[in-house]
Amino acid sequence: MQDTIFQQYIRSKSIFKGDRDVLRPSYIPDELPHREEQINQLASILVTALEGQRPSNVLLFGKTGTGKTATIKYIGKEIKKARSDLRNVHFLYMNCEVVDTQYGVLQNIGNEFIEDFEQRIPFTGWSTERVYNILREKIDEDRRVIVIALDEIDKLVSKSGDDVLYHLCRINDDLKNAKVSVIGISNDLKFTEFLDPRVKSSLSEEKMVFPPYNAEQLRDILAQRSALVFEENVLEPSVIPLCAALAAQEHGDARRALDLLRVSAEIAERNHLSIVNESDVTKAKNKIELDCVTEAIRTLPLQSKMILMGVVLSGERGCGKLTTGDLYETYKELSQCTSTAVLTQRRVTDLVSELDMLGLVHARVKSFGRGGRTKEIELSVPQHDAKKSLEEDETLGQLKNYRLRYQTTLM
DNA sequence: TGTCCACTGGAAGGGAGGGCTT
DNA sequence: AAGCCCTCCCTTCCAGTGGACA
Repeated sequence: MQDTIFQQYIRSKSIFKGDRDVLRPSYIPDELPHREEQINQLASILVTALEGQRPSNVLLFGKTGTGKTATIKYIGKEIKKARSDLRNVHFLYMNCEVVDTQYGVLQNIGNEFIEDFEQRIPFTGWSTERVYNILREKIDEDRRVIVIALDEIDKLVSKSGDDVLYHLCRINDDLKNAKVSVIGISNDLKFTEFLDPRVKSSLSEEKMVFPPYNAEQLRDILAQRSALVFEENVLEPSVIPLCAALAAQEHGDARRALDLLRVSAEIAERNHLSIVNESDVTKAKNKIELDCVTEAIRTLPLQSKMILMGVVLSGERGCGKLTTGDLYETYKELSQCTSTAVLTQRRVTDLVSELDMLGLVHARVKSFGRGGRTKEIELSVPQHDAKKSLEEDETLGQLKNYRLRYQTTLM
């Protein structure tokens, strides 16, 4: 073989024997350990669909990484398998974090049943009513049962209200041939409080809660996947228990456990090691945490970056916490310096709340008596890392070595 | 107990940008 | 071309608020 720059990375003995995507949360294995009960319960509800009847609507609750999405996709796979020799059942999965408008949801469902590309519903332009009518017509063309799984349904409701759920819940009244049932998936137990009572009762005909995995269960999950993907004896015996324990601390998040294991192995591989050990797991943990932060910052819109830069630069000066008023002054200074448009303070408070939700800053409302009531804002990620990511932006790069003129009042 | 500060955060609406229909 | 519709980002307006202080 010729000498290439890749030569040093091509190892004689690999840690991985199979497709490493097996360790990604999106991979659906043939068996889901410790979710048999939930699968059986869902299957018993949905079996009516295979008999041509409408199954009850179901709401699934559980924190991130508790296997809700995996379970529902697993069920979807099983329905597709059963479909070939049973009745006409359609299973649709949609993530409402991606499709988060009522128009988008109806358009996606509708297009699933329109084969002719010319006739497809455009992603904008039509009235919602028209999309709904076309969708209803199309799905009613055949005798069939349609199961629609809406993942992260709380995101849809908080962003666009419950109109689309209202439409979907009462669509069966308008159908002659087809029947529709909805499975809502949420990690927020309280989201039904914001629903119209009719939607709430219709949607929660059945409810299921997915408990977090404990460390022991996470170990089983990791062991199952690693058997598929790793060569024998490449993991030190303590690696899987450590990944499981770390993830169990974070509300039993299987997604986190899998990421930890995959990144640990990749780190070991990159260092030309043939065995993954505990220190690789520790490195993986730090890397994942840092990647989350840099990725979140990199994808922020410019104005949010500018505001975050204001927090970072104020922090650099030694003012750990600052008020909305102070941050706004700093932000205005930075905007003028980079010649970008200045938003109103009202808009800036909203963007600060968004940064807070992303976990990049910590903001809490505090009253200073006669000094007024305001938010106290501080950075909640490492200053150095945040600044480095922000300076990668073309506009904010101009602020390298910039020193603030504005003096904050809160120290 | 009432006042007052510096905001908070809800509501309404403008307008740009995407697209369809007539 | 004009008239719609939808979403997104933003502004304007304003009632409401927690707590120090007189």
